[in-house]
Amino acid sequence: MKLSTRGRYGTRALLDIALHQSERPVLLKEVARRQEISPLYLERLITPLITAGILRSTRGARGGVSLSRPAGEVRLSEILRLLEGSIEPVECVNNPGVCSRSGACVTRDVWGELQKAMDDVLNGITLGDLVERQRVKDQTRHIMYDI
Amino acid sequence: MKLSTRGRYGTRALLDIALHQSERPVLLKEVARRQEISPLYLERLITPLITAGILRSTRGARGGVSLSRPAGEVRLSEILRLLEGSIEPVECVNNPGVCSRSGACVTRDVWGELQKAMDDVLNGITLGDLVERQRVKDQTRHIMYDI
DNA sequence: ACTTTGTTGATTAGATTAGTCGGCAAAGAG
DNA sequence: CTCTTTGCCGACTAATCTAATCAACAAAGT
Repeated sequence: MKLSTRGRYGTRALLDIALHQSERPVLLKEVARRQEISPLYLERLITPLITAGILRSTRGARGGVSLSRPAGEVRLSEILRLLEGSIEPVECVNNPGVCSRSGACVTRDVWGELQKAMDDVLNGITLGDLVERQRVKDQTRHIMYDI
Repeated sequence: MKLSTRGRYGTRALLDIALHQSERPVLLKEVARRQEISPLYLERLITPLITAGILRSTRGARGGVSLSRPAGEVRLSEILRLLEGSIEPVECVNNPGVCSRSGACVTRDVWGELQKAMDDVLNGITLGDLVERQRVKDQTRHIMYDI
């Protein structure tokens, strides 16, 4: 029941890109450095996000990547689905055909409730929320250091 | 973000044992047959549950396993913790030391919320609840066939 | 004693994860 | 127009985890 590095790194990378948006695209190399992720591995992770249209990329000098939608319109559930494949705890919940017991199985019902609880959390948080939280957090920590 | 067969088979096996409780212990071989789990693999899965004291085992002829506590006192969260190791989506939530960013990281906060939502579901359901649900479900399905 | 049933440690095939590497493709800079 | 920058893509790999299997042993009834 663990998230892989794909989900963790990818989410952090997207947040980093959202935080550093400006007129110019953000360099993947810089994201990788700031987030301490291997640059080569980061390219890997970013690819499905570009294909899905969450990010837009520009090649060549002064290139990089940028969000193609407002951060407030990108849900965490969507990000994780792209990075991890799916967030279901078991396959039979969304695909009853994989197990002949599905109809009579109460453990399946429970995994369904578990998935719903997870979906509710992840649908309710957008990349924009993360950006805002990060700004608040950085400010609070800054004040703490001042005192 | 998937449960492994350990969590899935193990939960089903425990439910099966709870449903078939009587004066005599339940045979693992029978559990394995009913749940279509390899008998050899099932022994594997059952071991930590015995060590943790959820199940009691009796060896020899007429032996088997039985619940050592009332089913209503066994929470799903406990079962999964024993079978899967833990249900945390990332390690840093419960163990901030593994990452130097923990203090400043808002994605970590989100994974914490995700974990809480999962814990709430799994703490709120006991093996006794599963037994009851299964009985209701079987009855409903039986009536449906009658009509 | 004999049989049944659970216990344990070793072993294994296959899948998944977390990367790395090399070369290609586009696009701005000079 | 060609050079450099930056992303794109397919192949490859080491390490780890999963899902079993097997053989030998350990109790406990019959």
